[in-house]
Amino acid sequence: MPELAEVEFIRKRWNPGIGHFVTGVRLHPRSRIFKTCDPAELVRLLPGARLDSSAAAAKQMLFRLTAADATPLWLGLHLGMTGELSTRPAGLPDTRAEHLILDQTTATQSLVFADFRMFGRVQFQSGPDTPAWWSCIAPAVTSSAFTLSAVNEFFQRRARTPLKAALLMQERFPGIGNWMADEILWRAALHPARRCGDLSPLEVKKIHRETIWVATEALAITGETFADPPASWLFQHRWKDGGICPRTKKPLERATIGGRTTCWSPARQKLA
DNA sequence: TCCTATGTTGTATG
DNA sequence: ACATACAACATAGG
Repeated sequence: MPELAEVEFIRKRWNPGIGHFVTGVRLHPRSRIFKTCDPAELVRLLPGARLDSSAAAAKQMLFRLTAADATPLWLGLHLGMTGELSTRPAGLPDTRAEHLILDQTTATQSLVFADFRMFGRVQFQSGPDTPAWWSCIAPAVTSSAFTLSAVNEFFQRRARTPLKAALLMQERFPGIGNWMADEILWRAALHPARRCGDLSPLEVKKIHRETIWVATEALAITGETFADPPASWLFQHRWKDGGICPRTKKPLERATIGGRTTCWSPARQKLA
């Protein structure tokens, strides 16, 4: 289920491990999860390392560790569609969907990364330099680098792309996923199939403003407590058959747009 | 049996 | 080279 705010919350599930040392690593090296790293490196370098801190950016998480010989270690996790982090008492056997387990004897606990669909990813790098897979993430939509002109430029270049598909592009809307994209378009009162190049300057401004608003609120609610947003959000209505728009009180519609199931309020979001 | 799923990416086409 | 569209990935649940 992870988009921006869920990732921020799930990242903190490993907080109990911060300051503690890794005593053992268990993983399933043949899993697709490890396609973009070398599982042998994890096994070689993580034991003896101390977990120092973590951070989230877009839909990715970074765990910073220091190896026994003081080498900085960078562990990156992407939750894909069904990834989860948890902690549990150390020494318990792993199950099939658990791909990476860091045992921490000091804290008598294990840090677990599970993902049954295996769309998630593990990245790993050692040394002082920030890994490219972390530094290349686009600046957050809640940062000052997410400017109106950047969105304008992006929409010009993607002139024929439906708005819904554009909002899912991580290079410009990092951390936005399917439900946040629908929420943004609903608040901006723009039909998800509108083409990026056809928007008026005011309409682009609405997208820009609502993107920042939805991300900020979602981080404050879901990112802090894992609670769902309130009933005044489209979020609460978009999956239900026969869902009603909380603003117009008229029926919501669902269709595949930009390759993803999309929900919108026809009374509020018009094509023309 | 068939369809869906809060994600990304490789590949084909224009 | 660049933009666009979509199948493919793997598994569970309705």
